Amino acid sequence: MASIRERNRSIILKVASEEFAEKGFAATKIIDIANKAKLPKPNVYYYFKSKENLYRSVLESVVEPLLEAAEPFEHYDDPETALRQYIRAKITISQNHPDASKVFASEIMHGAPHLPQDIVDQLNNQAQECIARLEQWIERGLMEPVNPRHLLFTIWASTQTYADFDWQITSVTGKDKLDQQDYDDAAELITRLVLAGCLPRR
Amino acid sequence: MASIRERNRSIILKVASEEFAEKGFAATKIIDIANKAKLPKPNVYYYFKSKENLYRSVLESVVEPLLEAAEPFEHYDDPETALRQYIRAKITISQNHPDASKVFASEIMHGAPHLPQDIVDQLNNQAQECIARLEQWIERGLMEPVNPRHLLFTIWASTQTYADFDWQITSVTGKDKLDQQDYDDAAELITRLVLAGCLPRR
DNA sequence: TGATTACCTGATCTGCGGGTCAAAAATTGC
DNA sequence: GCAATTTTTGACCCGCAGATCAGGTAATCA
Repeated sequence: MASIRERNRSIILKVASEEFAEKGFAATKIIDIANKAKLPKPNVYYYFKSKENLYRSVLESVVEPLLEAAEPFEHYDDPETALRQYIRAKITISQNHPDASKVFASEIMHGAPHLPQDIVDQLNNQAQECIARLEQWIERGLMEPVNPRHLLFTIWASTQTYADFDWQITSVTGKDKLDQQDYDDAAELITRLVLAGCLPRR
Repeated sequence: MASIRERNRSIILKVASEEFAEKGFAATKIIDIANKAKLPKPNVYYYFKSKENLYRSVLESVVEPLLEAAEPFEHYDDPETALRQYIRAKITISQNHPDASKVFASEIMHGAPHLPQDIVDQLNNQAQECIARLEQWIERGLMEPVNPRHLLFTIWASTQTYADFDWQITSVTGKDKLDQQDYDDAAELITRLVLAGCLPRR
């Protein structure tokens, strides 16, 4: 079996991301995380030196999938394919990592006070590359001349909303939980709007 | 001059919404609100019985503009005009009430634990009316058959993002603060995508 | 001008939650 | 099977922030 250390760390991380997602950093109590992980409180401090530290670890666990999602922009030299796949990837993150997504969103919303600078830089660089790519496609006439920054903001917002504001979503749809079909529908609508607004009229 | 009571309450409310927006409910300290309002801490408790109470008052102050924004759906029996104006109105809220918007977003993100039920009902009813209206337009062939719920989610998300995630926006654009042009550009892009994706092809 | 009410304020209480510690128990490596 | 290391644990400490209070001062009105 995996080492005790590894095992416990990952249990704590999982539980912590649920708690931080639900309550936010300040409102989350270490004792609740400990209880939910079926460990005594000092164990949490044994594996993660402080609340701050644990929180940062949770934050860091989101970054990888987030960076991966932008790969379509590098892999495809074609706006339709790239945008389709990008939107799909972002929706999938909301579906598969809702807690991480929420923690990240909450962090950004309050000015990213705990987000390490190198992560900030990585994300910013990636955004700039996406923007450059979009500008290039526009210049080559593969896309209509839309503002690439605002296009990105819209895609980010409309895909993340399915994780971050799930309460609102389920409240309006009347469902307890979204199913695969809902995520597919969401991806389809967002893709439709983006492509209709961005691709050159045939 | 307005009564002392009125004046102080409104100062506290303003400062409180700034603080709650910046830090979130749990991380906000009454003493900070008091200092920023240049009042001793007990005064805050004199006008608002508790932190909870003050926070709810802030929340309630957001609801009115939010409900107003949906008026275009009642006033215009034409999807293009209604959607144009709705998107414009939502962007204007992000521009003019960023703090209120953030507080509200944060509340929703964490499952609306402090939001009074009657407000929840009001907002839900309104959403259902918008959806009904969209469905009706689709039936009458004024709009393409898009999923009205997901359309709303996308509009909400992409307009609110300019208030809720302003840190990210300014970080990517490199600006300290968005100007009128930026909000206009945002409204234009979102409108473009929505209309291109929803209106029947001519 | 005196009484009543509204408002202000320094000092204080209290509980809660982050963080620690020392010692026990379990695991590991030789 | 024994020493070294890792992990577990209950008890404890401490500071902070929400909340209160009692006594003061200022406004209001007769």
